[in-house]
Amino acid sequence: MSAHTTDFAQALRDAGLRVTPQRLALLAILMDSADHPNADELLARARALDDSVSLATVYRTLSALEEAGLIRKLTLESEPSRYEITPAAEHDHVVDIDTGEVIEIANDDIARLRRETLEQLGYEIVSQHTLIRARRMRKS
Amino acid sequence: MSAHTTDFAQALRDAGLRVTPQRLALLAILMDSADHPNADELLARARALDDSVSLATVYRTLSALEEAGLIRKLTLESEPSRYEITPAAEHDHVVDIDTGEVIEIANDDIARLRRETLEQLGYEIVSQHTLIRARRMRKS
DNA sequence: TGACAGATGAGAATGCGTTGCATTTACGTT
DNA sequence: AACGTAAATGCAACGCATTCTCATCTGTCA
Repeated sequence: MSAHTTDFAQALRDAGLRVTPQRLALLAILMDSADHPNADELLARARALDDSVSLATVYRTLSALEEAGLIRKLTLESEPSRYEITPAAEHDHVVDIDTGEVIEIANDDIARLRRETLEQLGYEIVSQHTLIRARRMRKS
Repeated sequence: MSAHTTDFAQALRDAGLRVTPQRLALLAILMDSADHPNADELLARARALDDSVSLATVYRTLSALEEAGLIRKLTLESEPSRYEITPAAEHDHVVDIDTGEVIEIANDDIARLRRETLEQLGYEIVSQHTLIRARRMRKS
């Protein structure tokens, strides 16, 4: 969309990271992945662009990008973590327990509410994430 | 408190599970653990009661108890899962990122709100859990 | 261009959790 | 009270996601 969202090289420099083809590839892949790929899937997709990428680098890059706040890691139950570009709008995730599909649901007010609650308890929220496991209902 | 909450043997039978000393030990330990122990900690505590308990049995028992709805598993980021007796009241968890301490925060209205939202999307919630990572603020 | 810290690839290592298998045990039935 | 059987257990081996080691390579900056 707007220019700043796609200038990966600059985003990396801003985060104090070197600009390498592997990192550019992973950022580009994450940027136009509507799903939430895991490390294996990212490796496969990255190798289509640059066939020398290793799994270790995928993990190292994901950690660095997460630390820089560029991406978000989703820790799931009983399956490898998934990753997404840090979303503009707060949202949580619903895992369809039958298909494994992950969908997003917006969540601003809840997130804000919780931030206020925690503040009164003397805590500053670093991250919050709701994981919902659900199954599709059939029409009643 | 009331009788039914401590009749572990009956709870196991109701769940279609055999009553074994290992399972009784684990249930008893979980019942009066104010913290949220992980598998290793449970093993250590269980061995104080019955020194023959094995780690495999801890995991197998935890799975069975979770399946039966007697306990809840907390999947955390970058550390072993923790477990708690299924709480009477819905609550989420705050992990203090400096101390590792886990505290609980009530959550009824948010949980209900989310249940309604998901229902409109055609989903029936099986479980929902919010994990908050936070740090203690010092007085400003 | 040269120097060098940071990044990478390959594979070994780690750690949480699971599984196969032989043995034991809970528990309904004689 | 002893029996039979499926379920449960302990132990060790295993599986899998993630991290680490280390030798080599490469961005970046002077």
